[in-house]
Amino acid sequence: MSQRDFVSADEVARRAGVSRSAVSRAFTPGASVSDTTRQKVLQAAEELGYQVNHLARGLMRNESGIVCLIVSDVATPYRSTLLRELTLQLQLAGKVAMLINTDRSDGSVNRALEQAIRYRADASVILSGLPDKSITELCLRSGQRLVLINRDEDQSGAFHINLDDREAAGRVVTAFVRAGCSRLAFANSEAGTPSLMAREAGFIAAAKEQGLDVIVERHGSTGYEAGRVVAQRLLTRKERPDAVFCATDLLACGLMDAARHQFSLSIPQQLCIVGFDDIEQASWSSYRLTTFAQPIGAIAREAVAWLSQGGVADGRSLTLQADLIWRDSVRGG
Amino acid sequence: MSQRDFVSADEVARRAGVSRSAVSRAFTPGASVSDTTRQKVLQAAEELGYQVNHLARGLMRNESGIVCLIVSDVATPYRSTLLRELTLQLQLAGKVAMLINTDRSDGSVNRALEQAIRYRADASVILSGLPDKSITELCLRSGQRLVLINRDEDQSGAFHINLDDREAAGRVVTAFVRAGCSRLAFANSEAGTPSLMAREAGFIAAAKEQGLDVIVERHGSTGYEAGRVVAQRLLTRKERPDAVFCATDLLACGLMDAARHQFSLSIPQQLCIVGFDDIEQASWSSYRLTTFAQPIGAIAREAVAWLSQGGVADGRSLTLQADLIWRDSVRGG
DNA sequence: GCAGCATTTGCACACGCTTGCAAAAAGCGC
DNA sequence: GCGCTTTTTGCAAGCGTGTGCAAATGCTGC
Repeated sequence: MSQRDFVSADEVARRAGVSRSAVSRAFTPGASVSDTTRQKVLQAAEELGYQVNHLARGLMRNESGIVCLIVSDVATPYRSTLLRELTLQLQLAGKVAMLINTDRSDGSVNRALEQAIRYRADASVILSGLPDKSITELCLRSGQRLVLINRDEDQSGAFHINLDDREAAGRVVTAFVRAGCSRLAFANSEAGTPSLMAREAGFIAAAKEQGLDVIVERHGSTGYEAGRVVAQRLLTRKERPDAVFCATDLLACGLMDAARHQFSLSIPQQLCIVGFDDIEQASWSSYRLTTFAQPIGAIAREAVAWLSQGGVADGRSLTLQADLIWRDSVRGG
Repeated sequence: MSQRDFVSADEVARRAGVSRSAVSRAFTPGASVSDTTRQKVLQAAEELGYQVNHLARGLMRNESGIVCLIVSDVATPYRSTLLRELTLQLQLAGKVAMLINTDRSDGSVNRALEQAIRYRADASVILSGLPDKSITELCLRSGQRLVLINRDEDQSGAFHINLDDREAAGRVVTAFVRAGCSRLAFANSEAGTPSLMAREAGFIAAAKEQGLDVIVERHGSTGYEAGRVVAQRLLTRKERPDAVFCATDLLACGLMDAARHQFSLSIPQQLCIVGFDDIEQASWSSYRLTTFAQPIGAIAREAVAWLSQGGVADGRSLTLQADLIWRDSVRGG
C-alpha cells in the first residue's frame, strides 16, 4: 500500500488553537460548542481539507451510516431504477449505500450479509435472493436492520415490502375478458421468486373464477430472451392463446417482438399482452405496453424511512398496490 | 439507535482459550499462527457468529477495502451494466463498492469525493461528471487512488480509461459512404461530455475528409426522448438526412422509433442509423441496431487491476477500441 | 465586587482491531 | 539432557474518533 496520509482532528485542533474534543464537537450537530470556536474549527478544517474519519466515528458511535444493498441483475431496467431511488433516498437521509452484487452462485446472499456485518452496516436491504434464516437472525441479533423487497418469506423482525401481486393479476384477467379474449396464457421465468409465483397463481385463480383455463410457460431467467423462447412455445400451439400476461416487462418485450416479427401477429388485434414493472422500454413507441407500474419511489421512501428511524424498529409488513398503466397492447383500454 | 451488540474478538479469544492477538492473526492471511490455534479460533468464531470489524481493521491498517463508485444516471442501460461489471470485479479483488449517486445538482461530484475521503476509501472511480481539481488533488494527496472512465480531462496522478471515439466516428463515415449515403447527420444531447463531443468532432472531421457536411442536432439529456426530439428536427428538414450517427444507443432508439412510427421511414432502406454503447436493447429485434460495443468487461478489469495493485500507482492513460457490431440499421453490412 | 448559575472546554478513557517486540515454546542435532 | 535456531504467543501501544465528567469560563443581578 502506498503511504496514506489523511489529515486528522489533531492537526485541525492545533491549527485552530483548541483542543481535539472541540474539533470533534464542531462536527457533531447539537454538541456543546460556542459559535466562535466552531467557526475557528470549521475554517481550519477547510484550510487543511479535513474530513471526519467515518471509520473511527462509526467505531465509537457504533453506527456506521452504511446501508448494504444486496442485489443481483443490477443491469436490469427495473433493478437499476430501484437502485437509483434507494441510493438517492439513503443519501437524503444521511446514509451511504454499499452495493453488493450477488450475481455469482447462490450462497452469495449469505456472504453478502456477512460482508454487511463486517462493515457494521446499520441496515441491509435485500432485493434479490433469500438469505438463510441463521444468518438473518445473526443480523437482527446484532441490531442490524433488515428490509426485504418483494421476497415475502416471513423473517420476523425484518421489514417486508411487497406488492399486491394477486390483486394485480386479478385485474389482468378482467381486462383480458373485457377485451374479448378467452385463451389465456401466462409467461414466466424459471426463477421461482415469490412475487413471480404470486402473479402466476393469482392469474390462474382469477381466471378459474371466470371459468377460464391458463396455459403456463416458464423458461430461463427473467429476461428478453426468455420472452422470445416462451413466445415460440405459446404461439406454435394448435390453440394459439389470444392473451398473455407476462411476469415482467422484459419477458413481455421479448414475447411481443417474437409475436410481431416472427409470427406476424398484430398487437393488440390478434394478441393482447400485459407486462409487469413498467420499465422505461415499456413506454417506447415500439412497445406501448400495458403494464403495472411498481411504486418504486414509495418503496424506496418507505424502506429508508423505516431503517433510519431511531429507537427500536420492530419488524412489520407493508403491501403496496401496483398501478395499471394502460397503453396499446390490450384492446379497449 | 437501538442497542447494537456485535460479538468481538475478545469473546472469541475467551471461548477459544487464546489471546486476542491470536484471534486477530487467525483472520489475517499470512500471519504467524500455528495451525492448531487458528483452527480453535475459527471454530469459536463460527460458533459465535463472529465477523471481523472492518471499520476497526480499516482504521488500523489504513486501508478500508472500500472503493467508491461515483455515478449519475444509474438506471441507464449502459451505466448499470458498467456498474455490474465493476462491482463484480471489485468483489473478486476483495474490495467492496460504495455507490454514490450524483443525480442531484452538480457540485455533487465534489461532495461524493468528500464522502469517499470520510470513509477512507482506497480509491474512487468516477463514471459521471467532473470533479474540481482542488478536490481531486486532495484525494491524491491523501493517497487515495482515482480512476476516471470516459472523462478525458487530464488529472495527473489518476488513471484515465477512454475509448477511441474519434477512430470509431471515422469508421461510421466509411460505413455510411459505402452504403451510398450522402446527407449525414449527427444526433447528440446537450450534455457536452468529453466523449460525446469527441464522437461529434470525429464524425464531422472524417466526413469533411470525404467532402461531406454534417448536420448536427443536440437536445436535452442523453436518452430516448431526446432521440425523438432530434428526429423531429432532422426528419422535417427539406433536405432530409439519409444517415444519422447517434452519440448513444438510447438516442438511436428514440430516433429510430420516431423515424419508423411517425415518419414511416424504413430502416435501413431510407435511413441508416448507427449508435454507440451496444446496450441490450440495441440487439432487440425491434431495433437490430448497428452500433459500437464498449469493452465494458475490459474497462472494469483494467480499473480494478490498477486500483488494487500494491505499491505506488502512478497516473496513466489507457485508450481502448470500441468494436463495431454490424446489425441491420445500415445498408450493406 | 461577589455569589449563583449556565455554558464551554479539556482531560482521559473507550471503541475493536493490528502489529512490533520480547518472552515462551517448540524443534533439532548432538 | 543441552545449546541453538525457528516458530508461536501474549503484552501493550496505537489507529482517529466520541463523550462523561469535572474544571474553567462567561453571564446575570445585586
